[in-house]
Amino acid sequence: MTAGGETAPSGTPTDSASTTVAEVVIAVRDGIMQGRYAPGQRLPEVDLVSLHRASRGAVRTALAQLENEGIVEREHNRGARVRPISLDEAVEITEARAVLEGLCAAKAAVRATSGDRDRLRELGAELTVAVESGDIMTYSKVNQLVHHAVRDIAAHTTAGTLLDRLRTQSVRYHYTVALLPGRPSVGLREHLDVIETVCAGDADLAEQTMHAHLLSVVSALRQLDASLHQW
Amino acid sequence: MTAGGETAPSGTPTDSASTTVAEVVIAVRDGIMQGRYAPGQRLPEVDLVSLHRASRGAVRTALAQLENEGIVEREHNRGARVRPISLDEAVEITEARAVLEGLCAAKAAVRATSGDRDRLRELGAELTVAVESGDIMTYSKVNQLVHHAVRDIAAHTTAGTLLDRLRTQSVRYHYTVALLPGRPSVGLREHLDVIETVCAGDADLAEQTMHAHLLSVVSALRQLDASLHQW
DNA sequence: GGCAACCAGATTGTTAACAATCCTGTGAGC
DNA sequence: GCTCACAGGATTGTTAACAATCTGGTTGCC
Repeated sequence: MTAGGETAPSGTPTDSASTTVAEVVIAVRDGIMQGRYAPGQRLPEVDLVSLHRASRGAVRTALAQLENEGIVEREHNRGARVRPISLDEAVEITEARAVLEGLCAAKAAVRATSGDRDRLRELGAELTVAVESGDIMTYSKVNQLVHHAVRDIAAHTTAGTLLDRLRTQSVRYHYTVALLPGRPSVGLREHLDVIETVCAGDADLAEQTMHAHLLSVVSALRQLDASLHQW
Repeated sequence: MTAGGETAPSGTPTDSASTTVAEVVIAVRDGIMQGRYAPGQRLPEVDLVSLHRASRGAVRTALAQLENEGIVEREHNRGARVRPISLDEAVEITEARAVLEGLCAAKAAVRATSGDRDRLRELGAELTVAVESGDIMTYSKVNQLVHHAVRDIAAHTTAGTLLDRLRTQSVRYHYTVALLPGRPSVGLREHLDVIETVCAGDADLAEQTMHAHLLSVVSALRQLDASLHQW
């Protein structure tokens, strides 16, 4: 307790009580994914300790875990910082996602129940509405929901774990890609194709469709790269 | 030092000086991969401390990292143990490897230099000799070298990292699969196909060949499963 | 005026002690 | 004879202090 009413530093820290390792991990990971921490930004242990009211040991363990997840990098005696993800690396990540989510789509096509199919078609409808009304925020959100739904239906733990890891590294670029002119309508069609083929129960076709969709994202990333170099 | 000449416990511990976290990680990981630690076996911190002459903190950090790698599991206040990998999980892992190594094969087909091609063909020759002479140990070793060579040529860091992770989890089954009757000759032909298509520079075909090869391993695993259930 | 050595502050890495929790063996009671 | 409760030992989790390293600014010298 002592001096309880310290001015809480910015950034939605934890409430008040003591926090554990997992909570620090989640807080920092979300902070990085939401862009509250910039790439390359230092993450001094002391700051995290006071932010989350956790012990230094807990913070230290959390940083080690985040380093293992690939979103934080540490140098000996020089502390931790948010690992910058280059566009080349984002391309690699998306390529890996392409084949892994392709696998999930194939499994999902075989395993999907009628309830799963309803859910997918519902998401497809939501996505259509979002694109037609130009709501990029919702588009981006439902986009993720579609991918996650396919993953869940596939029930492939191994691929799911790997995809979680990849997603946390590349979210930063998701928003940016969705802002490319014409991207939402392209993405919409591709998602609808994925949903259709998965619902049709055609494993091979579902895999191809999902694969093609994510390779299309790779193209968009490269296009983004070109745009940035022009500036 | 005190009583220096304690009878060194079994299992190739470290030499004598103090060791760091990374060394403990490597030692325990190798121990698990080589089967010196059985699945489900407990890994008390004290034992690891005395085995590797490391501090408890270092051992603790190492265990956290191994847990993150998925080869060790920990329960609160109940310590760490070697995570058992079920056959179903091994199948999942191999399926994930199939698509990721397919990706690498495609990249390798495009990127391979003439030196790379020579190296691959050389490995193909070694593998042929091993199979013809019935040397399963060498077969298994060169087998891994082929896969690793393709990965290196692909130079796909993301896929490489994920594959490292998957390999450490599933090595246990590699030997066993190689022991199935007729498996080496089937594997040999598939590997030669992979090498040929990669050297031919045909990305799509290389991907398909690698994919088919690992799905054949999945079949072998399922066959193994059936054999075990018969007993 | 510019450059190199140096010192102080801050930050990280490591070790050791303390506290909490769990497992095993023993004994009393039914 | 069997089950349940209980204590002792062992193992893990957590916290705090100590030591080593790095960063930035200052001073002295050329």
